[in-house]
Amino acid sequence: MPPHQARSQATRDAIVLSAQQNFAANGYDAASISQICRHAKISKGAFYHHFESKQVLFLEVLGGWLAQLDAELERMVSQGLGVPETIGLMANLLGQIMEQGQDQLPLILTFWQQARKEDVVWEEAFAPFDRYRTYFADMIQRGIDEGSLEGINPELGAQTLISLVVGLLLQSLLDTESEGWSDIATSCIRQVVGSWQRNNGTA
Amino acid sequence: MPPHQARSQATRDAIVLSAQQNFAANGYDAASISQICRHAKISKGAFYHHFESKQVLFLEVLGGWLAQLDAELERMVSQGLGVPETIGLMANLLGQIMEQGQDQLPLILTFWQQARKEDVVWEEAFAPFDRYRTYFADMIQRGIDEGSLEGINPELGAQTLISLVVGLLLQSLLDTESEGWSDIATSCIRQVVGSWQRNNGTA
DNA sequence: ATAATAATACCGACCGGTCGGTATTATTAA
DNA sequence: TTAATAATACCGACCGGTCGGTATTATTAT
Repeated sequence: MPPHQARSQATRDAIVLSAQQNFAANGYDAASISQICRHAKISKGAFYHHFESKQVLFLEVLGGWLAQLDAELERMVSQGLGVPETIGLMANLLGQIMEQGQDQLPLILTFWQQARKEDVVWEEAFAPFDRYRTYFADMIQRGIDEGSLEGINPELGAQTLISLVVGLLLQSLLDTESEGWSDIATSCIRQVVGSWQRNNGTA
Repeated sequence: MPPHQARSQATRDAIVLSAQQNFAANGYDAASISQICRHAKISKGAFYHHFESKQVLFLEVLGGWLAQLDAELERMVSQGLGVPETIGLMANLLGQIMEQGQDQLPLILTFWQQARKEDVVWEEAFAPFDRYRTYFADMIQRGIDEGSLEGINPELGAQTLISLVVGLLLQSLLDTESEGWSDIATSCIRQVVGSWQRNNGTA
């Protein structure tokens, strides 16, 4: 990579980083390009040299976040554990996201709100749900095949899991003070998945 | 504010109605007072005669929505049915809200986003969660006492239920096209509650 | 009943300020 | 030198909110 591109890349990264924080903190509308530039210590001209519009910047920030999430999920499924254990790992990941995510998390709220207004955003916002739905449905089906799960319709289970995660996420990012959400989330998920397991342990 | 004038009340109502739609469609920031006034066919002066600020208007719109929800929930619990059946009724209510709520529903997204910025909104936004948590926990405890539920910690179950509802709501309002969310929601909730029931029917 | 008065409801031009975006100029790297 | 990159100055549009003034309605005095 030629060095003159390295400098440009650094500026770009600074913009994206600043934008992440600003979008997360203020939402799409209230986030201002001027503020983002000021915080990134670059000028407005530099910004519009790298990004053609506010919306394009938003999409880039968003895409980065989703890609990172996908990568982490894939890393877990590739460990070759049993299905309930894999879901347990993912519940832990959710907990981590909740704990460290006061900066990143609110972004998804902005994301969802913006998805209702802009078609381009909507497609990026909706695709993950569809993908994760079949993703978890397949996983549950695999659990049934391998004998660790029973008595649950895969599609229904996947939908339940996703809804649960979304609901927990939203509450945690709304409850800016309490920090117990990590444990709450894992408990809820474990309980639901537990009711699908063969040895359905009733206390 | 003396309600001596019926005309005044009509204007007020028109403002609130217009505001509901505008806030739901555009979010808090992008919703504009001028637009709300135009759609309500009144002047900006008239608006500021009735409401002292944009935020106060928002809180009023919001309060109305929450009050309505509370009323409907209370109506169901007062029918004296068993706990699983009552929760089933509430699942149906959720379905109704999803179906008719393309206008009203997005308001709660705006609500939640705004709650992260304004303390006054936050208090109104967070209170319902706390209230419903104890509300459903008590209900589940009642179910255990009356023998229709077992093997579930009331607090955990309440948290699960609420998270599920929130997650389902959010997905349905994101998925502006599909209309199957009503059935999906009731299925998910029934399945989860079913796993708490005594005759835990495994297919 | 009705004229005079007071109170309320409403209007729309206008304010300072901020926005996203652009055109122009300056700086840097090759 | 020259092309890429960054900084500055600026544009028009729109924002929430204010304000002086005007209809409209209610109250009072006669």
